[in-house]
Amino acid sequence: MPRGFGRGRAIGPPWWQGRFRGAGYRLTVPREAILDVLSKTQRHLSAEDIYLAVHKGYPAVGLTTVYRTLELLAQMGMVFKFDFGDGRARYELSIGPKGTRHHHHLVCQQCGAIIDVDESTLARLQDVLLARYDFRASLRHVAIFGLCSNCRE
Amino acid sequence: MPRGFGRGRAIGPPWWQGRFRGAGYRLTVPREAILDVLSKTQRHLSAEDIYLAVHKGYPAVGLTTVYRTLELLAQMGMVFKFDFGDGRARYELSIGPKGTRHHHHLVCQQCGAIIDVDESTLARLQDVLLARYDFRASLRHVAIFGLCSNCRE
DNA sequence: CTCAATGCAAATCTTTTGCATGCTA
DNA sequence: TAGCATGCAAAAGATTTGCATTGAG
Repeated sequence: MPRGFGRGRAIGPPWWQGRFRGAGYRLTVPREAILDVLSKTQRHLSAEDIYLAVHKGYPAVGLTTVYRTLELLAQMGMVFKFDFGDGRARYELSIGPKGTRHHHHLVCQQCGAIIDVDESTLARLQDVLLARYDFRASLRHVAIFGLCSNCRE
Repeated sequence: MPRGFGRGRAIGPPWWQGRFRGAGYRLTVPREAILDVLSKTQRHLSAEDIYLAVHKGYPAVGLTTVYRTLELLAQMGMVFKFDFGDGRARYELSIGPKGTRHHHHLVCQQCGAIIDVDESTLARLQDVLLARYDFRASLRHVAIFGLCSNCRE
């Protein structure tokens, strides 16, 4: 099981333990393994990606549990679930010891590259949508499709 | 089969016949029925929605043909395929006798309402993404999630 | 000790594909 | 008539569910 996170904390419970105990959920081996995988990547993993990664260390963990855990984590607000239009959902840790991450993505329709977009880039859009359409955009699940610079050559 | 479109043209071939003949595709009963359904709604229909609507007038048309026709129409640029994150694709006619339509949508995560967004609202965003990320956003398949005014009360 | 959590298998749901037949051009 | 288009059935792929068992608190 993962212990510590970042440079200055070699020993101690992972940062997510409190979130589980506080909410009344049980901290189990599969759940810790899944959180461990998510916390160690910058990529946008599918349920099967996570299953395969977890499976290496814990072959007993099944795909069903991965799906159920991801649903729980999404409900707890600890992961974001994205749909990049390729028929499978992608998951990304939304919070960590260092705070919240970026939440917008540019998806290249040619090569499938995914570019993370800074929060501030879409901040103005949010205001426009609220003023013009009375719609409060969450802007946490924005995926914009197009062509990246490589594929435009 | 549908004949005419709009006020001033009671008789004459539907506006899409030329697009089919010109491209070398055959104009069949199922294809006309599907286009007829799409041209008569303002809603965002799923493949099954279209299948059910077509099925009323032409019970022999199968769901497979609906999917294949929609794929062809999307490839021809006559329909846009949207993913609103509910596990099924939605389709909308992209062109008509009156020209192109809007292509952006606000999806309410509470009630599922879909609000059409004017093209110009996102035009500026396109420039920003190109300048800052060297990414050419198509902005034809943008779905932004959030809460509509009703569900915020 | 209790009941939430798990694993397995089977079910679901949407979309795709194989193949023989039908129908447009 | 030729070959694209179709319908049916089955396949495929992602996700969910039923149920008996396990293990965290």
